[in-house]
Amino acid sequence: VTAPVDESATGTARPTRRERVRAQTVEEIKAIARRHLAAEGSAALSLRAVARELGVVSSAVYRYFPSRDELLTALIVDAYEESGALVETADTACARDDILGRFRAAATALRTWAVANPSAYALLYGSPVPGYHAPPEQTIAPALRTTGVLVNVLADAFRLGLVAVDESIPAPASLTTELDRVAASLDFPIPAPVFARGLTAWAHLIGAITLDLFGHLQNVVADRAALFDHEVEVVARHVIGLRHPG
Amino acid sequence: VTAPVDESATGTARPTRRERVRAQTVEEIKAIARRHLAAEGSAALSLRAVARELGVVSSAVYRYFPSRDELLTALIVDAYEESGALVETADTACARDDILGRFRAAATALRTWAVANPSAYALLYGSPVPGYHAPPEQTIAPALRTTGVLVNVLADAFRLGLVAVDESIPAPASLTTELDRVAASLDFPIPAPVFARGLTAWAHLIGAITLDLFGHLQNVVADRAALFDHEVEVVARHVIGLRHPG
DNA sequence: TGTACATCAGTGAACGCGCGTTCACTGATGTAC
DNA sequence: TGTACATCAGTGAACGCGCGTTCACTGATGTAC
Repeated sequence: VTAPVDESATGTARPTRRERVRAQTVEEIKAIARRHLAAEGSAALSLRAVARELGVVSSAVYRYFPSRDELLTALIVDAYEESGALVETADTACARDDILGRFRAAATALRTWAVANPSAYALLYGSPVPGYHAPPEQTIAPALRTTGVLVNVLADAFRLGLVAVDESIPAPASLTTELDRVAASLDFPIPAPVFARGLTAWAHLIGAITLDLFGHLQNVVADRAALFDHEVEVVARHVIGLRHPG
Repeated sequence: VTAPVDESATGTARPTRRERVRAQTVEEIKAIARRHLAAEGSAALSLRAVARELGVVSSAVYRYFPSRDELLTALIVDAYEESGALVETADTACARDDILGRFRAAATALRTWAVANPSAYALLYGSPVPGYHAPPEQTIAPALRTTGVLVNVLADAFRLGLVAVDESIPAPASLTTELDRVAASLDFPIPAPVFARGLTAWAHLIGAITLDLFGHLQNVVADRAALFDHEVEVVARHVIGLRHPG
């Protein structure tokens, strides 16, 4: 029994030369596609244009992606994973009980990634691509990385008694029931009113980044990063009601 | 001197038969385009498809719109005007000193319009259309109708002493300077910190509607209207710090 | 009221372009004995 | 180490489609005298 045979048989061992070259080509295709996305937008992403830049006939790309939509899906998954990983890393770098710092870090990481990759951000949080439907079984899990961090920060804050949510703003019973059901499925359950504040904070983050990247702050504010930081502070203190520990 | 001659000469008088028919055709083209937009998205909007549905050869449409982009611009302007008018009407229907009610009404009007016209909302607040640049001289004024209402509500609230903005959250001097400059240009100037809260509230509205319409709340909340109302209340009370009068 | 002319809506053909996807194929790279 | 075979990447031609825009034109609708 020789080593190479074992490797190809198990599949989990280091890849063969062919497999490595193939993986490399897949990455190159995605890189080109990402660049086209940035230049033209998702609706204009075309397999033929990618093939042209790859220096290959258009039908060759079908060896790697069975259709244009599957390429799009791969790009979406990558974008969720990349931004999610950055948000996770930013959170992990903070002391666990520094809730305010963690919220700031996560929010800033998301915005920084979005500003650096506006077209990828648009792909995830902008208008749906016409005629394209993301397959949930591939995109949901990666999408949950970012929101997962936010939920964890919120749950830790609640656990530490650092969340001040006044119950004076009533929600209809139907909403509370729904939110309770979702919140109960989390690793560490949180009350519906707290969860609602988290959703509000999330909506604010996406709204602030969207207004900026999509040009609605033109002629209003030049230093958008400063505005964002300030807004994050306002949301952390007043929407979630975060307090410093001790 | 006969009446008809005067009318066509002044230009402001009631339109001729030809002008009326022409205006009607323009409206029909826009209506068809709006429907296509809803079905396919902005990138897929095509003059040929519109012409086909209008029952006319494709070149005929050029009598009414000199290019595809100008048609898009017309749709954008219409959407801003329509949503802006609804928001204005909602505001106007409230007692002037019912600041909370006015904010609620404006926010709800925007969301209601967006839910009823998701593709138009995407056109205004979603990803920029690839390769298209809106001519500012046509789109800026209509876009300011909605934000103008929000600013007015904020200014009135400030004037009535109903805004509670703690200054404990510092903003960098550069940001304050910028916001002061913009706020000073308003009909009724407001302090930079208050203006910043207004921007935060606006970001939240857009974020909340965006997350909902673009599918990010799927499997989270079914009753999105209830969530939105609740969030608006939280933002009004805690971000802007609105208080009931008296 | 009637004729001559100007205006304008709409036609039809064409230009040149790009797209996604299929299919039978060549030739290089790897594998088994 | 050498040969026979299988696998796979990439080719090239084709199918059928849609797009924006231009241009010379026909024919109907309006206007001036």
